[in-house]
Amino acid sequence: MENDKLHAMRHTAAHVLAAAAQRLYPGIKLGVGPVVENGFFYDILFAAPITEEDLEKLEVEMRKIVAEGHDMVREEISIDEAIKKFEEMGQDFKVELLRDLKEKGTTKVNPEEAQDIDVAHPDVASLYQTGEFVDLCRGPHVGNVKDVGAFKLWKLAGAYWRGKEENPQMQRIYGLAFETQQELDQYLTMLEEAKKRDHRKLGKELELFTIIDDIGSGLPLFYPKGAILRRMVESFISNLQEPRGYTPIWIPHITKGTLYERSGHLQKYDAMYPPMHLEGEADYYLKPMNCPHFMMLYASMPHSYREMPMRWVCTTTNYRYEKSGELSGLTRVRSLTQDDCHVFARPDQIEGEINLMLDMIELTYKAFGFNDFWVRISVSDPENPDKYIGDKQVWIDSEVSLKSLIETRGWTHEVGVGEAAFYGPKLDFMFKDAIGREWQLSTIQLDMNLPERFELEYVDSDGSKKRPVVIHRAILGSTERFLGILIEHYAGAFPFWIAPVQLRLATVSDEFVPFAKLAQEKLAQADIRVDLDDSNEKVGKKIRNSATHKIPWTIVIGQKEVDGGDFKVNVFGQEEDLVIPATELVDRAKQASQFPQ
RNA sequence: GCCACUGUAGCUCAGUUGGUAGAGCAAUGCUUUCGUAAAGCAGAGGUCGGCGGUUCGAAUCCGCCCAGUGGCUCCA
Repeated sequence: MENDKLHAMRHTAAHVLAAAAQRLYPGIKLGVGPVVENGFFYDILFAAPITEEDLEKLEVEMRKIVAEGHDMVREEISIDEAIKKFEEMGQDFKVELLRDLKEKGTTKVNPEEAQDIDVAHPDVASLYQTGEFVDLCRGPHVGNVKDVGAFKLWKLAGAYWRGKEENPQMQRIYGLAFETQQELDQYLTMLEEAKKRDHRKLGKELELFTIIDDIGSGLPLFYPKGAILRRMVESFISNLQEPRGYTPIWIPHITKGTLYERSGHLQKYDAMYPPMHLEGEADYYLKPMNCPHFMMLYASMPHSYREMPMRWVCTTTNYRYEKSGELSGLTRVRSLTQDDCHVFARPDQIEGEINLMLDMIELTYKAFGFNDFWVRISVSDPENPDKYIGDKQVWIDSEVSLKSLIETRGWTHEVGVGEAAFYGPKLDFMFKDAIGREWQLSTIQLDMNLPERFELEYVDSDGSKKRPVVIHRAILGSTERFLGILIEHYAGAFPFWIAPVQLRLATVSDEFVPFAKLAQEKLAQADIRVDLDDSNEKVGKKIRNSATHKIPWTIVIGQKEVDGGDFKVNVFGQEEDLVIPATELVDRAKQASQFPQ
């Protein structure tokens, strides 16, 4: 199997890295060194932190070890012997792993650690020897280090031991590894290409958004073109949901702390900005989420079973104090606008409501051409039933229907057992950005907690008071993050219907400006987003500029057009011109502007 | 927040071992009025991220801070 071979090569490369590190920096403490996508890493605690320059030295040493051509020798010893051996070597982290395996069994070991120890045989430890270097490792490896393949050390990062912030931070050395140098080079080229699509770069180049120091990290501001993009995606959502019985509401952005005492967020939620304190007044908080506001609005009036389901929506901005190192362009911000929706429903309506939401999500992804995503289905842990609140039958029914609804649509999905929140199961829709990081956009979550805390009720047909179920939902997730992903998806070359500038008119010379202005006016009156390049430049330059800005349609205006000839539309990314009779231009542009349905 | 790196004009980048800044593009003005991916000329534009220190002298060396990048952690 090809994949197994590559896996073994990468695993061996990690092993060689550790061997090289130990030669150059004796006394280091090794953590884990697993295979990951495109390569491997090794977590190492150095006496003094190494820097990127040291990576080169390490790589040289690695190549030396490869050239020495050691066999990868496997040895199996008892776990107690292994503990003793690694204690003698001063490899405290390895000892900890072995002890954990011995004492606590298999469940405490995460997948990365499991690459070092064989959880299927917890009484035996396997070791691999490369020359003078011995490492704890489950294997498999290639037979001889010479067959390690093409590798390159490329990133140095910090990583907490066993992923826990309170543990010491080690240095994680990432390496790329492929079977051949050619594949490695291809991958590096691909990375370079991907960087050109980065929304942070395109956001600046295409004048979409910016982040200003004096305003603050994670607080993006949008230029006119970016603001149009925001409006386009947000109005796409309102056009989708309002005809389907979703009703807009509106909520303020600040609130007294009593709201979050009641919701429980004040005690638990740690990304809340500190409150505004005014002498003689209650403290006010910026809202980091909308659910409590929705709940209070619902609770402020009596409701009947006849109203159910009530589908309330509000596109509104939240403020979260995300740690500085977690911020990133538009994909992780401190001011995030959610296309938030809360559906108040009877338990028997849950499946129908979720299905309706999935319909809208499907239409949205089709419209924007998103087909590369996966769905995470987070369900409860059957071994810990007491962790969860709410009606057991509602849990069981909704988890079954979530799974079958996603399977029916044929979407790639993973079921995360035990990943549900304590208040309900959920669906998250995951996307990758240009450099391969995963981000969540759409989400659907059942909530059996807030209705309880806010004592939500409706009057049932028999006159008794019942508690509704709440379904949270966002399709875009956040406008900012959605735009980040959207910009990268199209590499800034937006389709006609969302493009900030849809059509550019470029005059051949000054004498055609009056005619071009008339055409511009007509198009603008038909709601086409059109601009005019009447600058003192040659046509070639104007076409080039238009292409640089990735404007979908560019039309040169000269004598032929004034004389009533057809318009030749230079379409971005297309070799051939689109020829449109003068009388049809406005209609054709209007057609192209239609929201896809 | 933590680890490593980066920060020179609006953008992309030069700037040798410390001797107080330079190019291209963009923008502005003038010339040119031109038919599908870069016309010519001119002037302008910088507290070299900020503050402090070392030095006769700092973009360059040191410290602290700010911001960004890649990870880690976090994202009830």
